[in-house]
Amino acid sequence: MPERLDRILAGNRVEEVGRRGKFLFLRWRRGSLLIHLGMSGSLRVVPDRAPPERHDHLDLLLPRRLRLRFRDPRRFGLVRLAGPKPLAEPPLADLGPEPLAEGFDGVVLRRAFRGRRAPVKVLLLDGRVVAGIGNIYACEALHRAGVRPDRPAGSLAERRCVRLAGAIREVLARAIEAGGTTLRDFRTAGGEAGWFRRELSVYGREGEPCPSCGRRVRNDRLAGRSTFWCSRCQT
DNA sequence: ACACGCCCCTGTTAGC
DNA sequence: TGCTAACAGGGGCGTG
Repeated sequence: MPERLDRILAGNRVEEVGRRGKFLFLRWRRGSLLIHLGMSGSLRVVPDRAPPERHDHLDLLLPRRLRLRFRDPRRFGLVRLAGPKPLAEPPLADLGPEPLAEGFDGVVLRRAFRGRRAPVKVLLLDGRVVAGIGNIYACEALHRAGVRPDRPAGSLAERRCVRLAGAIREVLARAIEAGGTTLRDFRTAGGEAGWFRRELSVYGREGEPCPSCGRRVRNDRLAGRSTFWCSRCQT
């Protein structure tokens, strides 16, 4: 084990397990590990005897003959050493507000959007504006709020920002209750599929009728990402 | 500061 | 049936 890693981890207790946006972190007294699962990563606790399989990249040795195993087929994920205050340094320090934290509301969103001409969806996906919103929930929140994904962010009046902030919080909270959205790989911590996919209004439903108005759901490419939306409900 | 496009990589699936 | 191309949930970085 590299010396710095050894000095931080070996024999020492994990003081904190945390999350900021989509980054996870494990914190020891002298440093921490940032972990991001990217699009296809997973962390599982496995017995020592379980042999590593294809795409298993890292084991953290735990007490009781267990291991925390990081797997990431697509390698869009990340494990990186950081200091003892991971929240205080990039990339975590650069993240915008947590959408489910107290104080996240339309006023905060309006302030972040002010003067910006980029499409509102692009800003929702930008962690520096709001932390942790991915493509699925950006699409869903915009639909729920009745906002066109390509509308210049700065053109949204405050009341629409209020509605959008509320939609973001509702969609995320509901998705968490349902155990997340399993399209293919994603599993809950318990290894089960997440059931929010059944509740998606537009994401992955190109050509199907909008659940609000019946018009066919569109899928346009915006900033290189699939963008599902209803051209009647979302203005 | 901001907007935009491209890149990383592998696996699955749609289409021919 | 088998091959190829397109696409996928994310984020960082370079350019203008």
